[in-house]
Amino acid sequence: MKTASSAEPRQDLSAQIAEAVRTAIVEGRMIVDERLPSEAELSEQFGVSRSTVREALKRLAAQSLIRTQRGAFGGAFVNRLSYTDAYSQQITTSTLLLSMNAVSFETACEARYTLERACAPLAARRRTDDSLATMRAEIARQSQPDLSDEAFCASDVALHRALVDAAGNPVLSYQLAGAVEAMQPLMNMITFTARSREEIVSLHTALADALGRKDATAANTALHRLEAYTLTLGRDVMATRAHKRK
Amino acid sequence: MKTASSAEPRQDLSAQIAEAVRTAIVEGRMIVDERLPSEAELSEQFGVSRSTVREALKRLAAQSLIRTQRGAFGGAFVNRLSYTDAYSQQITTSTLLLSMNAVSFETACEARYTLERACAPLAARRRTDDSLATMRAEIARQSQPDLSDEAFCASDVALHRALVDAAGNPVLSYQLAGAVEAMQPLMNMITFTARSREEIVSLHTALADALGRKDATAANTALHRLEAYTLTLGRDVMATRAHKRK
DNA sequence: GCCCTTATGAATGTCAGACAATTAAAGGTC
DNA sequence: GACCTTTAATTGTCTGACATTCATAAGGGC
Repeated sequence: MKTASSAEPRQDLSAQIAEAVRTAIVEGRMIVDERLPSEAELSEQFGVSRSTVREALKRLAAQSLIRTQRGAFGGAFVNRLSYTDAYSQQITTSTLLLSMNAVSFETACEARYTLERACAPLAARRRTDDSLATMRAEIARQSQPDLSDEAFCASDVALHRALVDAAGNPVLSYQLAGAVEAMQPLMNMITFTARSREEIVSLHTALADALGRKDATAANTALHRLEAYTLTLGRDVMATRAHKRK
Repeated sequence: MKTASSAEPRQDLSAQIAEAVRTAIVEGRMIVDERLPSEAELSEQFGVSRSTVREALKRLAAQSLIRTQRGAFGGAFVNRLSYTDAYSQQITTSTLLLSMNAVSFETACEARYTLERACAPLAARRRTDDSLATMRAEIARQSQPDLSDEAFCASDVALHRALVDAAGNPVLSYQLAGAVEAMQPLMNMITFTARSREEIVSLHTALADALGRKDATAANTALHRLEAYTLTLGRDVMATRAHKRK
């Protein structure tokens, strides 16, 4: 039973086989936790060697579409894509997209804050005392003068994640994971250069206060000001660099 | 030179090797278009067989991190992650996440429209005549009574993509690709059941008109009403199903 | 000297067969 | 019944071979 796609034998056999199985999974013809045929059976079905089948399965495993188990009654199983897996894939992809495509700081910054502001109304309405406490804890950490730059950045990311999560919509959290996390490298560039923690902390405080009062408008304003401030810092850094190069 | 990670030899060798190379790429130790050592060289460096190296490389290829070229002076090269590749990965992941995790219609719908509303202010400010024309063309198509359900859904997706793209921020477009496209299966469920094209077309028209006037508030309102309407339809479908099961 | 054709070699793609490692289940022992 | 042993199925890894592709170099005709 060859998969003779009439038109395009451009792809490797392993890519074609992976594609066939992927389609079966995405279209729901194979359900979660269903076992795939063994490598030997697949190689017979597709009329290829076991190595080729294995390469195809590794491709699928890399996308968390399947998991494998050794031993008797082991094999490859359709994997339930967890939020955790989806998050990390999202973050890797976003990070690479930004670092490899000469995306301007303005564009990335705008995308990030636009998405975060989208969460503000929901977060203001639904924020729990717990999520608010998380945010305030991060702000307290950021206020410590002896905090390393790395730790400050990590805390910054944690705070923004807490804001997103406060919206109480896991799908939204997943979609924004990339936007928030992938900005960290760019944020580092700024925080390490311009000393500006007080201003950032004060804007973070304004944001937390707004959520505390369940005031969506104020939260929106705080995020707008944070974006404007970040943008200013970014431009300063760029200007300094351009100057140095000269 | 074995990669003896002291603690966790739980992973396959091919997964470990893929991880090592992935880290090198993500951390920027390997730059775009740089050539990896040949499979033979890698197998010597890592002290494994060529098959194992190949499986590792296929994993990376599945994530679009590398591309391979046959022939003399061929090999594996660090791939520039294009927006197109990132889009399709995003869509696959989002679709699977939704279909495999029993996400409620309400949650998915809320996430989608929250994200789209985030684009509204930018789209209202920056929309070109071109992007507006695209939207109106899709609306015209949706008004044809003899349009198949499949084509109507596809047109719906195209219109929403046009809205997102009108914001003129490619990073934002990428982030929203999953939200818009992954909803199609769920939207199908509704459109195929409830006959409601007139209402949808009228809301789409209101949206396009608002963008035409560069009126962000009106666009926001239109999206809110579209969300509310979609939600009503979804609930009806659910209720009907529950009734049938009984 | 210039262009076309033909080797050449390096690399990936594919195959076949073997063995190691793992694991659940069946069977045996007490 | 509890514990140990065997067994069989399956993935993981290795080895060696051959097929295929393709840029470059070499050669030949003019």
